[in-house]
Amino acid sequence: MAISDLPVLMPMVNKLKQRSNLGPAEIEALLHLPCRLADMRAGAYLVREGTGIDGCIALLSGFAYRSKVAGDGARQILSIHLAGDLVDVDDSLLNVADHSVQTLTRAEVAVISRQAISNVSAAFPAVARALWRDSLVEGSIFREWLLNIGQRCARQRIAHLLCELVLRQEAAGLCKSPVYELPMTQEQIGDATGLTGVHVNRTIQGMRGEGLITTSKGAVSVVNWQQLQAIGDFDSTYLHLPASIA
Amino acid sequence: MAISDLPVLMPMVNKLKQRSNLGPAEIEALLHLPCRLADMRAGAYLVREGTGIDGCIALLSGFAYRSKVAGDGARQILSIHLAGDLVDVDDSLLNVADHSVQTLTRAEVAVISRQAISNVSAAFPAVARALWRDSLVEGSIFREWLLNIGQRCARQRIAHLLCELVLRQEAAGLCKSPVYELPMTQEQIGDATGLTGVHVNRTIQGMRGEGLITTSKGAVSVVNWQQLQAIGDFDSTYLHLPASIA
DNA sequence: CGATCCTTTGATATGTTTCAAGCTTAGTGG
DNA sequence: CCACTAAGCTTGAAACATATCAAAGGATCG
Repeated sequence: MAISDLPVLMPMVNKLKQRSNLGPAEIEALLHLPCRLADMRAGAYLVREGTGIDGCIALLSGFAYRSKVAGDGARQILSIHLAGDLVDVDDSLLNVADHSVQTLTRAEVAVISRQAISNVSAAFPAVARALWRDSLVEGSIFREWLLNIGQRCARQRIAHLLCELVLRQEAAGLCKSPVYELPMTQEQIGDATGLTGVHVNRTIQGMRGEGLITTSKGAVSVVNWQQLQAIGDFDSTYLHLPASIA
Repeated sequence: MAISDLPVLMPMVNKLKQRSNLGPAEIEALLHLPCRLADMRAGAYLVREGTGIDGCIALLSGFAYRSKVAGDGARQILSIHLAGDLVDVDDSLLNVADHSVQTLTRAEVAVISRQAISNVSAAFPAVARALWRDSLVEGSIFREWLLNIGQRCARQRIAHLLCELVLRQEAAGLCKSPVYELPMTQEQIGDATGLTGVHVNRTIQGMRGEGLITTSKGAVSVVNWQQLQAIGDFDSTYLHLPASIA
């Protein structure tokens, strides 16, 4: 952990640039945000539900997820995050996190204080707008997940999740055409889709059998993208990606 | 519909005051926001998915809900709104709504342009913060719904929804102790919880049978609040209500 | 007073969970 | 380098919660 002013926050800036116009001055300011860097092992907690919070977490490499647990211990994964994502644990309301954030893989993160974010936002309205948009997109994704989990069957839910992860990796420029990272156990895919690990297993086997996808340790490859989208009832609009990708 | 400067936006201001400090100047500014008033019949669309949007909608009286529909026509209700709520249909990103907003009852609404909101926010940072908080709470509610729908059984889901609606009405000062408005059909409760109307019916019958609640046209009365909370695995933290209520 | 919307009911079908065990694979220490 | 271990994947059988379909009963409102 150290204060750094190397362009270490580049992945974050690149992501923000996708959806908002940022001039050189704004980019400079973002890259120079004071932050605490950390290298986390897979499965580490970045934020633990019920615990105090530092501020924002920028994922610089690797994958992470947010989750919340029910009274009986059941866990719901709320969102998946990849390099460049700003995981805003913004309970500036309460100073206690209402959900956890954990890594899925080894990951480099930067912790940025809420104060520092405030400062750049005040100095550069375009930055404030970009962060605002980012949080709006998050909301849009939560809504689509609600639809996914509430109204679609297992096959559709899983296909939809895969489509989202594929497209977001594509947008972030993190992959080689048909092969994408999928650093989740089947149990975790179940937690993200409101299904059992066992049922995820059977469902994925079905999808493999039909020649839709292929899987290997920590990765999927998409054999039939059109059909995967159709099965997942997937319409990328909710991700608000640049037109070139969506 | 008319431009009005009566304190017609009071319900909205009251709600914002609950979670943020607003001085007299800020309150004045909010109350004088230019807006277009409308009186809507039950079931009317305030915003239709895929359609252009005006800006923010302040619900002044009555109930409304957001929803999104899947490819096969299944509908997911994403959130319920009551008097005072600011329903931000903020796809300022795309200029097309990614979900619909409809009234559940006859309702008075004020449509406020995004521009006007921007202006007060710029002039009064405390207003900007209050709106920001409001949207954070919305996000928190979406996450809790995800947990509810993804991980809890029918009984729990319905109990949880009832608890939320009760507590939010309580916070808004809209009810007489054990009786609360519930202007939703069982089908709509199903759409909000990812269940079938039929199953909602059977489940609610069970809850009535156990002396948990009582229902009548458009209303619930909570006979055993403690137990309803316990069954719904309900912890009000996610609503971020003032301590006096939660 | 009929029409419409909502609730209720019953019988049956289905998708998903649960439990329990065996199998693979990757990682670890001897 | 091999055996050992732990984690994750796969399998089967049975139980369960919820969905589906279809029809009847109540309420509410022109």
